[in-house]
Amino acid sequence: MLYSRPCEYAIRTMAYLARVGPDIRVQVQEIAPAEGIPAPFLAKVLQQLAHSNLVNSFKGPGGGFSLNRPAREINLYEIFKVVDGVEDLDRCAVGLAECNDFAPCPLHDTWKAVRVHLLQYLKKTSLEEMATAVERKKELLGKARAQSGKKKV
Amino acid sequence: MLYSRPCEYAIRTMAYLARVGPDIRVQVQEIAPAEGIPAPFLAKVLQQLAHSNLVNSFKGPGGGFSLNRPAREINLYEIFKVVDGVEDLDRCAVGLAECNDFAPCPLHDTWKAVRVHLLQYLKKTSLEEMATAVERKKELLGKARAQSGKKKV
DNA sequence: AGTATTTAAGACAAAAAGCTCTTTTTTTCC
DNA sequence: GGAAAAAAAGAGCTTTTTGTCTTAAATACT
Repeated sequence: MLYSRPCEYAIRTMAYLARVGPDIRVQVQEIAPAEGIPAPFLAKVLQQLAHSNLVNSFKGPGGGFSLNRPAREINLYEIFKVVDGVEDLDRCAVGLAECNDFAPCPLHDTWKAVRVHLLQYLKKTSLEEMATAVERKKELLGKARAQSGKKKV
Repeated sequence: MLYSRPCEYAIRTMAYLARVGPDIRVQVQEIAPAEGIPAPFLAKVLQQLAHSNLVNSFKGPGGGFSLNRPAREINLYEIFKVVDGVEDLDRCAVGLAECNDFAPCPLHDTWKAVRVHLLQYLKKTSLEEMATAVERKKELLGKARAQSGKKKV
């Protein structure tokens, strides 16, 4: 996989927050079952996102989490960077310790192109896009299920 | 990371075999220290490669491993497929269970482009290229070290 | 045939990733 | 001020990945 489980959870959770709208507080207990993520683990992930100021957290009754900025202004790269860090992506494809832009291995450029492609994808995809993407997808799945239901009857 | 440790080891080891030349038998005890890979673990990886007919293995005195086909005809994708499998790459970027080409999420295509890019890179890069790449790189590093040595004196 | 050398196989161990549980702190509401 | 609700914090468990060790099998050489 390209990113870790906590990172996937983070992206999905923030897309969830984006869907419910700005400044709406959502609790772990709501997100976890909705997204099929273990609640205590999600709590940890959200803690991390709160520390990095990607989300706001509120304690006490009526508390929960909300996006810190408009979904349009948050891109996936930010989340990725916070949760997974970016070091792994910079490793040489051939496993040569001292491979960098100054002393590149001849494959460096090709490999780099792949990496850059991935990073560009993460950078240019906003949470807002992600949210609408998920929503449209869910509609599609709903229709598909309805169809197959009809067939059976 | 994009591929697992055993997979990285496999690629490096097969590049090593490519460098020593076809039909030359090399032992685990030579490759492991040269590449900085734990010998018993490398033995396992080589076993797997032998099972998949990517390398030949020979027991007994003078035994060892060699490439099964010319380095020019082996691409990195084959190794990747054998060691890591290809399923993980097919997971939806948004983590939606039922996302595929038939019922894609709207991000599917973008994400797919990244994946395709990676796979193309792996497919079009032959072991031979990899081997010469590593060789040139080592020369470069050697020169760099010589330079810094001079400076110190 | 016997011995040394090398891979094969499988059980075992350590480290990392993923996940859970318990206690504390903050906040709201009565 | 007290009780309830929520996140924060940190210890601890489980599974997966990575790595080790031991014994067996095959081969080559004398």
